[in-house]
Amino acid sequence: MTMLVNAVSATDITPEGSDYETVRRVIEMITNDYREQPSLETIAERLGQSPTQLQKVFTRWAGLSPKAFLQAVTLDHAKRLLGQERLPLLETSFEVGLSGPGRLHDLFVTHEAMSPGEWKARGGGLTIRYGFHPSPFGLALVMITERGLAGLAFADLGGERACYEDMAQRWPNATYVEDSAATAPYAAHIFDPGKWSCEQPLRVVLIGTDFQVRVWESLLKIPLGKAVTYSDLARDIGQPTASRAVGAAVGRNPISFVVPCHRALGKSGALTGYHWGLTRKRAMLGWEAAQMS
DNA sequence: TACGCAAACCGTA
DNA sequence: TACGGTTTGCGTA
Repeated sequence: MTMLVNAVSATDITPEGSDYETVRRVIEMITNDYREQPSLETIAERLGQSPTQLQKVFTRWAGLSPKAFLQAVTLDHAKRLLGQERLPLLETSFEVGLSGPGRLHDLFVTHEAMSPGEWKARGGGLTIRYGFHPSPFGLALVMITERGLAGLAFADLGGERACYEDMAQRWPNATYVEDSAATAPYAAHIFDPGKWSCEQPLRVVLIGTDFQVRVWESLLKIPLGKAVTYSDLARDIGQPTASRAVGAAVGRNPISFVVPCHRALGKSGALTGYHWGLTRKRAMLGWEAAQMS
């Protein structure tokens, strides 16, 4: 009700919020059948849409043509995101982010972690309000506590129930209250790059194991348009040989997108996995590529 | 170069 | 104990 429809930007979402569904299928097609390099025409045909219509939807979503998008998610580009040198630490990225003159917007976040005791309670004594909202990556499930955003997940068409359960079981002892009026402002803020600013940072609360929280904090240091490997993260938290455990922790990240787990790649530059579907990881990377230009 | 495969690595449930 | 959103090394096209 309180959603304002003023500034129209490239990231605005259709009323039905269904752009992503189309986009998702396009991405799947061009990545699955990349060998044959399907043309816009053939893709459109398979989707039962006109090429111009498809082009329009895709570009509205990403600010990028399907062709340019495909380029943005190739292995070659992924390697560029990783950067030449594996050594430069993530430590300074916040600093750079705040003062760098040429830097494009990124979502600013202040975070706090739950104490180990609170974690052991498995959410006991915690009230979590939640709601579903359309987003550039499909229907988003937003979960908040008094201390800030605690969870963000994505549902495929009709998968809302599964999505909710996936999240709710992480903190089984919490009390859950449906309250999309309360969560709506969060969704609006997160998915509108125009609202990202360091004056109005997003409050986030990390609920997890000590190890997991350290990994997630590392993820938060990756700037927009950059990527790191799992072993980079392992080194950053001071356990250089734990890259595999890091991978598991990254996979358990409850605040998808905001804690940019999609910016973690395999050492080869390959997209190794994503809890909410590899296609969505590709979508996020491509979408971010467009934000940069 | 590009894979396939096995072995070492480590925090969770 | 088993199981991953990993890596690395080594052998084969």
